[in-house]
Amino acid sequence: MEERKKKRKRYGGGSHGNRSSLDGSDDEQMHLPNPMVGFNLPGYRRPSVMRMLPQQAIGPPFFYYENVARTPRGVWETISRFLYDIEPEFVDSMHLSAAARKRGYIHNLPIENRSPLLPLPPKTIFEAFPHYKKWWPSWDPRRQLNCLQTTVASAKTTERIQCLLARSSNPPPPSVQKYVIDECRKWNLVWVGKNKVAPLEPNEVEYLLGFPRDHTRGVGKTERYKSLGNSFHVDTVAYHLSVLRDMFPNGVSVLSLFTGIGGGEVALHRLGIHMRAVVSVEIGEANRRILRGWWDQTQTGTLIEVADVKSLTPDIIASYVGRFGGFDLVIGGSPCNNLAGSNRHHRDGLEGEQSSLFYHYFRILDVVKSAMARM
DNA sequence: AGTAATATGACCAGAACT
DNA sequence: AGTTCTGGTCATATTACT
Repeated sequence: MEERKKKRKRYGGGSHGNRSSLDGSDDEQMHLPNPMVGFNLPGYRRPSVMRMLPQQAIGPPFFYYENVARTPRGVWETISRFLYDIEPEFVDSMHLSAAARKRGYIHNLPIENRSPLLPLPPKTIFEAFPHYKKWWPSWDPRRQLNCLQTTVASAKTTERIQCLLARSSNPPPPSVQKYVIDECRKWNLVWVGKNKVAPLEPNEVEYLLGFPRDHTRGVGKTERYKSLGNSFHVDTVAYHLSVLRDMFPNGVSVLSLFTGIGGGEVALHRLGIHMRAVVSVEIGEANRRILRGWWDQTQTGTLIEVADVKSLTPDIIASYVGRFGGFDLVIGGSPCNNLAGSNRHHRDGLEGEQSSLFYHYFRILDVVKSAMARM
């Protein structure tokens, strides 16, 4: 893998954001588009440029890779280099949802004739949760939520806010307003009573992310927040995957890596795309249970659950390829733990303990590719 | 013992200044 | 062109609690 030749490629052109480094190595900062709408989004059609995929990037299989947009420098360049030099598509789901979610996607799907899930999801807090209007103070200007993360504010935090507001004037002085709103932005708090803010409930997070109600029910609350925070935004992913519907009228077979709670599977289901078979790899036991529960309620195809990507040897992959006649889609988002900004401890980059599992995504995809080339 | 709540900055990129 | 300021982030280690 290390021998893969380094290519210098700057997407988006321009010298914006350049920073010369002291050691003489080149700046490799990926340009993030503004607005962050990828190649296109419903209601945000950019002048759609034809994209030419490198020859070796073209399927079968189709593949779809996801990770956080804001990584330490050079990470997306490396990911792109491994994934056949495809330009990442950066999308902030705030353009399709009431909550922000800045993510990069690398895939070899067509980008023409996409269609969104209908009805389009609410794009403001009040459209999503009308009852919060009642206690929303006029000095809180938020109309959308920030990124839904894996943990929520402690009761102490909301209590501090409540006490502070209780002994302030109405409206509170600017310094108090600023403190409260900063905390609300930081923790995604909503107004649920007089002077009272609270984190979103797990079922509200499910709704904002496009999952069916109670999708994650049955595991601990903390666990639900964690699994949901690590998940796809279903409507965004479904928009990208929608082009598969007409291409596979008889359904698809899917290799799903780092499945989590099954955001990709839910997206395909909501698109009306039948899944003949899904081989799912997910390390979390609770997540596997959640996916199995949903599958048994909604699906008729075959689900095979595997715990660890490391256990997928070339032989095993080849046997699945043979058994299911190849995979139509390889989908997954590899761990962001060591890339995400909120990690205070081990933001070690792509070589970090969990995030380096990306290389298994590439490895497995490449094995599937070559096995299918021999079919 | 296992589970849940709580406390805990750093880094990066843009905006808004000088 | 450089500086300061501001906002925002698929989290982890420790402590408290069953």
